[in-house]
Amino acid sequence: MRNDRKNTDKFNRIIRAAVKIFARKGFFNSKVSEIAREAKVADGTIYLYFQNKDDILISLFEILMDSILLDIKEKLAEEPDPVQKIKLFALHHLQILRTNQEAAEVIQVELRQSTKFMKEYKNEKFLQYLNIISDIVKEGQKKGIFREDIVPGVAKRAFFGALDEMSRYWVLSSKKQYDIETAAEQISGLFINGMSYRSLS
Amino acid sequence: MRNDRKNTDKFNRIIRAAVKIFARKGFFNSKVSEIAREAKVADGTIYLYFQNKDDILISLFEILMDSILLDIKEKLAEEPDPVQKIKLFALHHLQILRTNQEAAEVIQVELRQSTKFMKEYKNEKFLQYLNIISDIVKEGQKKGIFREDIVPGVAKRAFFGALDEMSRYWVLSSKKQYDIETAAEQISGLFINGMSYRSLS
Amino acid sequence: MRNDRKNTDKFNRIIRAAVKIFARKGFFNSKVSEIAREAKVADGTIYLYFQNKDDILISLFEILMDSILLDIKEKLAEEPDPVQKIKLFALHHLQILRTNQEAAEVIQVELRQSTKFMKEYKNEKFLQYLNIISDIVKEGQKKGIFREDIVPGVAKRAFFGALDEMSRYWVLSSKKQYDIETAAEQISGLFINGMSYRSLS
Amino acid sequence: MRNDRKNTDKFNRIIRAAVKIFARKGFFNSKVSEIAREAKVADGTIYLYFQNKDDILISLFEILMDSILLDIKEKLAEEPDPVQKIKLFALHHLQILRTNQEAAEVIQVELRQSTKFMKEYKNEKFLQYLNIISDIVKEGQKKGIFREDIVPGVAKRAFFGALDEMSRYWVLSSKKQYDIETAAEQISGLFINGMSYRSLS
DNA sequence: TATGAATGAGAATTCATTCAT
DNA sequence: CATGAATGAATTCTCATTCAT
Repeated sequence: MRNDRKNTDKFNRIIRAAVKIFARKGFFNSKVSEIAREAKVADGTIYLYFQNKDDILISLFEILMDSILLDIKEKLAEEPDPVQKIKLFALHHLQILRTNQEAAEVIQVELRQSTKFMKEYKNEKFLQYLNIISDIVKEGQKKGIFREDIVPGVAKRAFFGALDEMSRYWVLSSKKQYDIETAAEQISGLFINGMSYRSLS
Repeated sequence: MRNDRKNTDKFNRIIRAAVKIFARKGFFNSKVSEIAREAKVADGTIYLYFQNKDDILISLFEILMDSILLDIKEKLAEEPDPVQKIKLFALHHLQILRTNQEAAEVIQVELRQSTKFMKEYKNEKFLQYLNIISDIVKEGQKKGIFREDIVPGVAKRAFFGALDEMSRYWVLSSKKQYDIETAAEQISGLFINGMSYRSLS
Repeated sequence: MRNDRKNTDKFNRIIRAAVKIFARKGFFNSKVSEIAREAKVADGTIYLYFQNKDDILISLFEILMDSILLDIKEKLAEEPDPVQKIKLFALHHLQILRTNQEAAEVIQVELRQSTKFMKEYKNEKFLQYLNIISDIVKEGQKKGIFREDIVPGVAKRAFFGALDEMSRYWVLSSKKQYDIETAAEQISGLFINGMSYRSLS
Repeated sequence: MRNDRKNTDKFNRIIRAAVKIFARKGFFNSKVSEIAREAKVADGTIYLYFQNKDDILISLFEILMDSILLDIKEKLAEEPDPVQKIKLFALHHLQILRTNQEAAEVIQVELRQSTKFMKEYKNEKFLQYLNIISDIVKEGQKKGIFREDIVPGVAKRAFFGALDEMSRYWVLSSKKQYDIETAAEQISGLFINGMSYRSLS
């Protein structure tokens, strides 16, 4: 269905343009014609590749998430220790900001924008991302590293939320007081410590 | 200028109506005339109390935050123990959802929706809220309960983010798997443990 | 519902403008903004009085038909003779062209334009108009003037169709070869003769 | 230029597709790409055979009318009696509905749709069709069967209009109360009687 | 102050037509 | 001849905001 697109180049140009425009002005304040101009295609061309403006945002999100998911899974595959995995996850999550600011901004700010997207759109990709965390937690519990009373379903959201709020801080603030590595260490440290049987002091 | 408002009643009705409508449909999908209808005032009346649609959202946010700030500060004042304070904060933050669903939704989902608000609007009230957390952390460090290597500026965002993500989960999902008390305990437990010198096991 | 329109003046101006524009360019080739300009109102004002472009055409048709129905019924009420009634009907039908060219054109040409209108829109007013004819036919039959084997339901359409086609001729052709009175006499003569037991020779 | 069309097959497929689509959705609501799809040709191919969308409608009309004209002339050629000719014409006109519903619908509803077509496009074929009727009338008058005071130019339109309105009834209404033969008899009876010196009783 | 009818700029989307392949 | 991806002008309708009453 989406594979038989003749011109992947134009599709990609539109996606890239949309990421840029959405990141800069927000979804509602972005005009389809701006995206078209940025992508150097005609307005109508957008509608050959996307059903409507909403569909651009959703497609874009899924593509970005796919890439992020692939990446993080690959990185984690090489690491057997749940504690190290938590550290890796935190670092990787925050590093996306550095490598792909605009994409991070769109995911960060825009996908939350509307009840429409979050309530109606079954966010499968995001759940997959969250479940990577809960899988690590469960693995750590099985190995006797993380406490049994930790509820993985709560921990995954808490950990993601902590990282995500940090991302927001970077995206929104002009002067960053902490570097990404410090923040990643702090947050993963907090959670590892918080979930472990004994303080790592 | 905002203090000499003759008719506080109408102002409040508009605010309450806006909270309801924004929570239900999101900021961009809400119409000024809908808010007017819900508030039982004429469309034009809204512009006697607010500069424009954006101003409604900002005013509403400030009023809600004022009330939340006042409330949480009062609650925490009676509690000397930083550990208990963290627990109290978490519980109180999540309980807002129960007592004032709509307000929570608006703050949760809508204020983040637009780069416009978060980038251009210097969010003083939100910072005050965050700083309550860092103050507790610092207090705990001074009392030798929380580890010195914890960076309060990171911890405050991590803690808020964790709670906030949990809120989002409640706002957006229909079936809630964990009750508020459990979530509050889990999250405050994680952070207290994570910030303490020794595990509370 | 439609009676509580505050400003009947604007409503009428829009209707009059629409009649003019639709008659001149046809429904599909008429732009809402042209109607607005002609009515000297803003584009948006149209949508305070009509749901959409289709609604303008339908409203306009119903208003015109109401006026035509009222008029013809009044005229026929004074006349007891079915034969004279047929003559009156024909003359009156064609005279509308002279007194209200544009209205006649819209009814003539535009209302037939689209399957949409004719198939989906239950054309009650038009049926009332047609039934005036069949009522005359039935009355004539009861009085022994018109032949019993005439099917009123067919005759009404035949008579209307004959008049209508003549109208079309006037609306569309630039040079009119017959005057309205002649055409009315010819057509009513044909039908009266055709429906009578003996030729009026 | 139109005679040297290499591929008559494609031309015909497009015409047939257009008849189908126009009949179903009306001219303005039909998309060129729909016609192309129905005809199993590429969108661009249509423009190798037709100048534009309007040209499809006009060509289609002329082709249908040519066929109808040929047919009716052939049928009438064998019949010397003007009275029988009128009967034949009525029957044949209405029978087209049965043999070629869609074509009839397009001619019926669509050709009237736009002032553009009816005013600007000199409708030669249609006039030929009408003149078949007036020729019969004149012939009848010469033979002393039809009254001298009948104006053939009015009678032709009246007769056509009567038949045409009956067609519209069939095309638009779902439940048909009269069969085609009855209607043809009624209408031709009306006119023959109406035009004759003495009632046929 | 309060009203709500009126405004008109603005935006998403459509679709006839073209033209490089 | 045939294709169908690309174009971009054109159009309906929305809705924040104003202002005469």
